[in-house]
Amino acid sequence: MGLAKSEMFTDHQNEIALFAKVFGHPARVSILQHLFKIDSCVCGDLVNEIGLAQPTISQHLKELKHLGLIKGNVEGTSVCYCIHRENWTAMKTIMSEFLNQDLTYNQDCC
Amino acid sequence: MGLAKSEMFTDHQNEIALFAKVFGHPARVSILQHLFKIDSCVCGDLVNEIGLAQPTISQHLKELKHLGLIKGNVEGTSVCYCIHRENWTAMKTIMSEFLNQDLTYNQDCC
DNA sequence: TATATTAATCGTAATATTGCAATGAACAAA
DNA sequence: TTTGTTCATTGCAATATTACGATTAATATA
Repeated sequence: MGLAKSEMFTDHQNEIALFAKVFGHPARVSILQHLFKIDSCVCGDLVNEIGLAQPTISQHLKELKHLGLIKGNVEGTSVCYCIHRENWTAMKTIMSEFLNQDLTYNQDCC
Repeated sequence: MGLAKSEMFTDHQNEIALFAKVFGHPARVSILQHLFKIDSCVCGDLVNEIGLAQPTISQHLKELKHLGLIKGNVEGTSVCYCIHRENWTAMKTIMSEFLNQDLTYNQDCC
C-alpha cells in the first residue's frame, strides 16, 4: 500500500534503511560530495552547482539535515551548510557493518 | 514530478543512489541479513522469516536480483537465493568510497 | 522606509513504491 | 492425469517521493 511496514523490522534494520534511503537519490549524493569537496562551507550555490530548482535543493537539504548528516548555519541572508562529522562517522559505522557482514564465511551455494 | 532527474548527475552518482535505494527498505535489509546469516541457501522460507506476503517478498527479491546483489537457483519447485559475492564486493567498494570520503580533512566550519 | 537577496514553506502535479489478492507457470508426487 | 507445492506475475489501491511555481520570512542594503 505504498507504506513500509517498519514495525515488522528491528530498529537496527529500520535505521540502516533510513540512512540508505537518504542516499538513494543522486541529488543528495551530489550535495554531500560537494559539501565534502569544498573546504569552505557551501551555502546556496549548491543550487547553481547542481541543476535543480531552489525549492528542490532546499527540500533535499532538509532531509539530510533531518537525519543529522548535515548542519546549517544562518549567515546573513544565506545559509551555510556542512557535514555533521560526528553523525556522519556514527552513520558510517552502522552502514559499514552492514556492508561488511560477508567477511565471516565464504561458501557460495548457488 | 516524482521522477529523479538522473541525466543531470554522473554515472557514479547515479550508481551510488541505485545501490542505496535498494537498501532503503527494511524488508530488503532483512532479506540480505538473513541470506548472510544462513550458511545454506534460503529459498522461500524468507516469507515465513519475514512477515510479508509471498508476492511482496518475491518483488523485493526481484529488485535485489536486478541489481545483481543476489542470485537465484531453481531447485524443483522452490528457488534457492543467495548473495552474489563478487557483485556484493564490487558494490561495497563503491559504497565504502562514498562513505569514507571524509577522511581527507577535518575542519568543521559551522 | 523601500528594495533586493536568500532560502524556507506551501500547494500541487507527475511519477514511484509498497503491499497483497488473484492468477498463472513449473514441477513433483500420488 | 490429477493434485499439491512453490514461486512469479498481474492488477490495483494506498501512500511516498520528486520537482517546481508561487509565496513567505528574514535579513541586508540603498
